[in-house]
Amino acid sequence: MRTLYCGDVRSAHIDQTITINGWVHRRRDHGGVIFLDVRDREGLVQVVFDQDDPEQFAIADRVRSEYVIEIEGRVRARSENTVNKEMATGEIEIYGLKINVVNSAKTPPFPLDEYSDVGEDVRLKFRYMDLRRPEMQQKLMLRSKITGAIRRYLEDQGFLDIETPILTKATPEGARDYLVPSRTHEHSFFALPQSPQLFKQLLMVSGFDRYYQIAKCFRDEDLRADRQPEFTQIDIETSFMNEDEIMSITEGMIKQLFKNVLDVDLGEMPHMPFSEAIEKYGVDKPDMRIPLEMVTVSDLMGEVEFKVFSGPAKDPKGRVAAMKVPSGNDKLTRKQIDDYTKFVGIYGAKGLAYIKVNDKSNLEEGLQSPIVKFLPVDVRAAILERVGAENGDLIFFGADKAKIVNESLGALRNKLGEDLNLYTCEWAPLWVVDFPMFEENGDGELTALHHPFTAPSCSPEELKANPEAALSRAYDMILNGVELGGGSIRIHEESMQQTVFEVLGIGPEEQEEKFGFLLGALRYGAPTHGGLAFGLDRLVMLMTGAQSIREVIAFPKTQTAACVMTDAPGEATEEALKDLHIRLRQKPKVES
RNA sequence: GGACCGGUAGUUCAGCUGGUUAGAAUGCCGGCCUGUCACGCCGGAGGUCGCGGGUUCGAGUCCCGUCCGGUCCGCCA
Repeated sequence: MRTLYCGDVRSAHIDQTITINGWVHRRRDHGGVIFLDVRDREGLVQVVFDQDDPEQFAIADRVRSEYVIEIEGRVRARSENTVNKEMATGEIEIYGLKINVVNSAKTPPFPLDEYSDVGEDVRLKFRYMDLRRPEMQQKLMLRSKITGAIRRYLEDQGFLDIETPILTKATPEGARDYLVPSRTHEHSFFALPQSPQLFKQLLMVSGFDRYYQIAKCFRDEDLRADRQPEFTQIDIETSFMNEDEIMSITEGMIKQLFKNVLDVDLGEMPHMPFSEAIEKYGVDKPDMRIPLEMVTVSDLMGEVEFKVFSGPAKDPKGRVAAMKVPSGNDKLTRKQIDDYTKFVGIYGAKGLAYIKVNDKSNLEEGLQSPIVKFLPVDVRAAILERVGAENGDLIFFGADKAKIVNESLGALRNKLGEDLNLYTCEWAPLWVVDFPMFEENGDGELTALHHPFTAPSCSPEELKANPEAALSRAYDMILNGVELGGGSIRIHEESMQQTVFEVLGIGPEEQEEKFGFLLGALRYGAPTHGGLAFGLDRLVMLMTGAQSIREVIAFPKTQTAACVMTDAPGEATEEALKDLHIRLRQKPKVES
């Protein structure tokens, strides 16, 4: 007699005698009968004890919620007396013959039913109980299925899983590092990897031309619903492949994954240049489920007597853009528009102008708007034509520095999509390509848009001459407005790498100190190479429909990067600090 | 670093412009019920209103500070 999971019981034969192990989800008594809903990760099954065997009944009578039990019983058809079949725990039940209490349990700190709403702080404090809930079991099981499918795909394609160090060197590029003090090297620190980026490039130099790793990465930055300080990447690197080949092989991976795990056909993934994404959607990760587009109207506004519009229109770094919400006239109340005005304020927009198109044939009276009086009739006509307005539409305007217009209207676009449920499909993947190499950080300095190892699509000479105009050989896979993964063809020649460092203001000495090992490796015959990394947590979040990355991580951190269950991070003892040659600048306040 | 929301029974929440002994549901404990399944009925226990200070005759409620949880901006691929 083998032990069955609760889920397996559904496929058992009537009258079969079986043993199941699990937790008592709920106990119900009715006179001389005890009903136990027994749960394990495969499901829930109801076990019945009556007084035929007083000894076993007495044991069953001791059982409470969340006790761990082992039950031997006979499978039989569920009684006809079931009142509410929708809610019932299955079509068959186990007639309990023998029960063994494996362990007792305290009453759970919160209900484990899937329909109970429990605060996240309590769930995280008792995460081991939270994870017992069927919903969480499902999510982590799906996560395992996903990593399994990805591993199989990549192994089939000849990729090798190679581990890279967790204790490594700080590369002060990008995010803040998590530092680990070295005991054996006084005054020195390891850094936890922000990604295995440099190691995987070195593996290409070594000749492992198809590498992958499901790798933990660490970044000491503030958290968000989709950002944790430690997270997992599906890290991929190949040699001798160009960007199309890499996109093709990884696109195949994601498509097959969705097909196998969710039975979803993602279809062809269109390619969109970065510049088009910014122009039309304001962001480099457009949610293509939403049928709203931004349209530039700067050229129409240069001469209007409304400084809010004419100023940005004439500013080379400014932009005036319009975004039409079809039938928005009825869908949006005055209060909602006010709320959206507040919303775009978060992104630095000073206001949110709009025009309600009541009657487009009447440009004098048919447009309802606080700003329309500033716009000459021919400008009104040109705007309506450019956005293709129909009666009943509502047009939003953004006018400011291009960055602010793009970010605020881009965010508004996503919010409108959600609030008005404008989605035209369930899944909308795409590749964003042709990124700029660099962006200005505000202080007039250039920083790498991806990272400084990304290859430009021009020569070193052209790069040096006009770095702002240079495009990179980078690509991002976007799904439903979420950046699922990003990668690039890397620089494989030392001279090009040095040129990029130069443009970034990293001098020869600093180059040697921080990236000497990389430059050294490039001197020994680096193949052309490139790759990509997917955010596994975000992928699982999308595939499970979770609202936060924490829902698909077994033991996540809170927004202050702490763990309420283990109470990490904690203080270190004096001895430990002494070993590490560390003296605290200020003693933590002692609470009594 | 900043903006906003929340913190009241184990849990989810209500508690109005400050007013007597802080409520409900659920869970828990006890009793009843021979087929329940969000069972039902009767009874009971359960509270430092996050913490500290202030205003007031009086604070869960108002003010200041602080801690914790969350969403977002900055930051971060």
